[in-house]
Amino acid sequence: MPKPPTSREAVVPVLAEAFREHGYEGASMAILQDATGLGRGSLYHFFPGGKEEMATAVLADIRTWFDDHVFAPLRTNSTDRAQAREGIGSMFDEVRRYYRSGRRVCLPGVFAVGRERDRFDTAVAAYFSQWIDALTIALNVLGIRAPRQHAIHLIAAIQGGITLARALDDPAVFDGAIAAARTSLDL
Amino acid sequence: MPKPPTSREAVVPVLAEAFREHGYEGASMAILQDATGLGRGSLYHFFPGGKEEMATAVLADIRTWFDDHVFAPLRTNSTDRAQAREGIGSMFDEVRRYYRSGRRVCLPGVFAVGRERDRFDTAVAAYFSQWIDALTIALNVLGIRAPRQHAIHLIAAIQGGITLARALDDPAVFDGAIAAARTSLDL
DNA sequence: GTCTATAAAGCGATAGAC
DNA sequence: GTCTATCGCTTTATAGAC
Repeated sequence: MPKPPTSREAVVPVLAEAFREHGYEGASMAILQDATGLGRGSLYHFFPGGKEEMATAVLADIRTWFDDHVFAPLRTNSTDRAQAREGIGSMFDEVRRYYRSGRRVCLPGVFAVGRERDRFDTAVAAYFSQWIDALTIALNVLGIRAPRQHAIHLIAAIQGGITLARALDDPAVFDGAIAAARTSLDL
Repeated sequence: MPKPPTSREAVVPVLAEAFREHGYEGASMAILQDATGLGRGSLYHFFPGGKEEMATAVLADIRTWFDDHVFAPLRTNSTDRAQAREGIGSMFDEVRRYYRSGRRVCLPGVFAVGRERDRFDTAVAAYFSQWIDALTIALNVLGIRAPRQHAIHLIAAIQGGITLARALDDPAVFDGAIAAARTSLDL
């Protein structure tokens, strides 16, 4: 029983993990209460809009993290090939750690294939759009043909890698997908 | 108000579509009742085990369909390259139609990234295992190196293509993923 | 700011009439 | 085989004490 977090921003990552583990509908208030160590009253104090406001805050938090750790390093100077290579290599590293080799799901990805997409469509689309745009920049610097199409392909391989790794209960499937993507870019 | 289906086997595809649209938890008995046009009593008559038995029947039905239309054509004679090429080409065609360019989700895929995986793990794993095994056979006939790894990559690209097409609300993303996979195999 | 108690609605599942 | 009525439980959200 480590810590009852006392600020809204400290609660958000805990909520994020609960949503990843149980899904949006599956994460009941009782579960979120247990996960955060906060009572119902406290949760509604921080998030008057209830679960929907919590999920919105979680999606924003996720996007901020990816912006800092994944997207920003990809938006390289248009002449610096070494920087582009490093940005993409760093992306593979960060993504493998973040998704824990497929043991952890991508919340925007899960929302995209569920009913949650209707409610959180802009946040879900923005997450993947920013990722695609940033990766397209780096691939373009490397001189890859059809860089946007290639970026979509790489991100799809990552998302599908999560699905298959979980379906087969084999993290090596995710790691293999990352390794193959690296190899295809000579990284 | 077309038809209230009267046999268990006629109900299963309707249930499948309801589960795809609403998810396992989201598909309430009321929704399944409306979708099938059957009353609660009838549904429980056909599926005494309730929702869990319905989902099990749906997963079995999906697997049968893929076995007939996708997996079987991939399990080709070890010397017939033309047959292997046709099996893979047919897979891309059938998959694009079945998933409706990403407008329709893959239920085993959705279950794999959600809590449903715990309950339906064997059915989910079997679906993807059979797909991988069958595609590996065809790729091996074509002389592709590391055919199993390649099969996993292709299936992951399809699953990720669904996720991205839905996230961006753009079926062209899915079609592009299929086209790229075709091109990479000279099909 | 945090808690408990509770309201109001929806859930899956069952019973029993027909 | 199909229906309606209903049970018992869980859900989200709110109210009000502290």
